[in-house]
Amino acid sequence: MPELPEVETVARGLRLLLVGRALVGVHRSRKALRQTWTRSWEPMLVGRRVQEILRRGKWLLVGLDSGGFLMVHLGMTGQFTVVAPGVAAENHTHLVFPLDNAHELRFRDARRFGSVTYFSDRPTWEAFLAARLGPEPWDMPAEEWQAALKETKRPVKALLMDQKVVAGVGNIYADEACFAARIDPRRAGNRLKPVEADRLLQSLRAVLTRAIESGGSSIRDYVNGSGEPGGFQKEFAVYGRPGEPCPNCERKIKNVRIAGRSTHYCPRCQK
DNA sequence: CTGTAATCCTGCGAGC
DNA sequence: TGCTCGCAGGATTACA
Repeated sequence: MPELPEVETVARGLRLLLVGRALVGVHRSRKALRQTWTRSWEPMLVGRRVQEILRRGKWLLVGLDSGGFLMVHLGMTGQFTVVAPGVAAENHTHLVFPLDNAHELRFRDARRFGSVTYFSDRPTWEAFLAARLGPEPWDMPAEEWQAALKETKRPVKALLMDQKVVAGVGNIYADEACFAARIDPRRAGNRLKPVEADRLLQSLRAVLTRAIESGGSSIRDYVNGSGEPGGFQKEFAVYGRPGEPCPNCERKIKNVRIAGRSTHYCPRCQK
């Protein structure tokens, strides 16, 4: 569920709530996450102070004063929040880290597509992510983006969502970026002109920036580090609005399936 | 090699 | 009102 803007919003919130705090314990549920929690990690965490919060693509990193890191992925329904003392744990809470200020850091995930993993040092997680992620959208050189499009017949929607091509984009923002760039998401990458490729990358950055400014998008599960929803869902132009009028030309928004994902676009504005 | 489907899991809304 | 079905922000694997 959460894409780059949501994970970035969580990172920013946790920076205020978590940096400087110490983890004073670990509690976990019995249910397995995508990556199984290992008990031998626990002694490495307890007593450690949080030094920094980082984001890379849709991954979140909690840096500890030992040099170790917790790496978190929210999957589709993950929530990573700091909760005030005395608030009862909601269902599907899989990890609880009591803090030195009586608050709790909690990981909650109904569908359990998310994960929380411990890395003993920075180079290890950097290598893990480097093998899976392309550049951040703002670090993507225009030439590299053009080249990535040119070498494949895959639809641009699939390219946008491929984490190895560009990191952090998921189903919502791929659709919104295509709309903003007036590009049909079904078009093959190698059919895009360089100008169009540039426009798509610029539009992607603009959409992501606006979404971050709105605190991300909450459809049903997403909340920030304080447990509050985002507001960008009110600004969707096409995502989740099949049959509704295009905000630009009033034409009915279409819904098709691309690379297995529900895709929304305006048949008149997007060519 | 390239690209698309199936899979993991729970919850919810649409439709009957 | 109650039930079933299909679908949901993701990443990985297994197959065509």
